[in-house]
Amino acid sequence: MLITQRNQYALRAMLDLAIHKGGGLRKSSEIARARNIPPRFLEVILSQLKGSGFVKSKRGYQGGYTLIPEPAQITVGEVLRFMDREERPLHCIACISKCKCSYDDGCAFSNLWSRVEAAIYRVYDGTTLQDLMDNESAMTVEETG
Amino acid sequence: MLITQRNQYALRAMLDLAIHKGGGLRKSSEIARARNIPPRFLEVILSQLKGSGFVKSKRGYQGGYTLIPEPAQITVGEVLRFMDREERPLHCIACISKCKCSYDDGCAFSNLWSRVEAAIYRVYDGTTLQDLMDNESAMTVEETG
DNA sequence: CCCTTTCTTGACTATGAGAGTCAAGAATTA
DNA sequence: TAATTCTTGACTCTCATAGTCAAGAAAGGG
Repeated sequence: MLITQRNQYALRAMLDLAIHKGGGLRKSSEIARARNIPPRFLEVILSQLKGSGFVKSKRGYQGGYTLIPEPAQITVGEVLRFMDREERPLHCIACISKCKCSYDDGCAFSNLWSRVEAAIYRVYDGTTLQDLMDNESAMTVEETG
Repeated sequence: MLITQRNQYALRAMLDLAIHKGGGLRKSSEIARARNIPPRFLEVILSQLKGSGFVKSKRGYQGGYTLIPEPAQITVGEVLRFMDREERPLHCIACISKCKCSYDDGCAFSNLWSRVEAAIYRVYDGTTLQDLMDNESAMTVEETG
C-alpha cells in the first residue's frame, strides 16, 4: 500500500465532487454512500479538504459540499501533497525512506529515494481530476456497450 | 514511508555484502554493527534473502554470509520484489491502492496506480548495488576531501 | 570428542500509525 | 422551533510492522 486509505478516500471524494460540479451542493452522506466511504470518517476528511481551497461547504438544511476550481485545474499531486501536509505539519523530505538519517551509510540511498519520489510525483502532478473523470466514464461506456 | 524498515534493512545488508565481496565471509553480527540494524532482526532477514539466490551462508565457526553475483548484476528492484514476495506470497497487483477493488468506481484510479508503480520500478530496476556502492564511496571522498 | 561460534527456525511480544467512531454543538432554512 | 447538515476534536480500535527470544543444528578448532 503506497497510498493511505485516508488519501484514497480524499481522492475519491474529490472525484465525486468533480463529477457533480454544477449540480448544486453535494451532501457528505451522498458522497459516502456513492463512493463507499465510512460516513463519519469522510466528514473528517472533507473538513480538512476545505483548507485546501479546492472545496467549500455550506451548512444547515440543504447544505453540502462543492468543488471550487474546474476539475482540469486540480491535479492528484496537489490533493495528495495537501493531505500529507495535514497529517504531518513538519514534513521531512526524507520521509520516503526514514525520518531520521542518523547513521551515515544511509546516505548511499538518499539519491535513490529522491529519484523515486520525483518519479511518483511526476505521475501524480500530470494527472488531473478531469483525467480521472474521463477514465470513469470510459469504463462505464465499455460496460454498457 | 514508502518502503518498509525491513526492506531498507535488506537493502543495507546487501550493500554491505556487496562492499565486502571478495573479502571472505561476513558475519551477521558485523553487518548489524556496521549498518546499525537490530542483530536478531537482521538474522531473520538474511535467512530470507538466502532464498533469493543472491546470498549464500556458511554456518559454524568462521561462518557468515557472502554475495553470489557481482554487485552490478543485482538491481534494487530485484531485491525489493523478492522481499515483497516473502511477505505476501499472494501478491495482488492492485496492492498499491487497495487489496479489494470491490466497488466499481475505484477503477477510475487503477490506471493511475499502475502508472505510479511502473514509474517506481523503472527507478528501482535501473539502480544496481554497484550504483549504491559508487554513491557511498563518492560521499566518503567528499567528507574526507 | 567436546567446545565455541554462527547460522536456523519459528513462535512470541510490543508499538505506532492509521482507521474509524462518537457526541455535543453551531449554522441554516423551512 | 424543528429538522437538517456541517464542525470539531477527542476518543478507541485494529493490525501490519518491528523487534525479541530460545532452543537447536551445522561446522570447525583443539
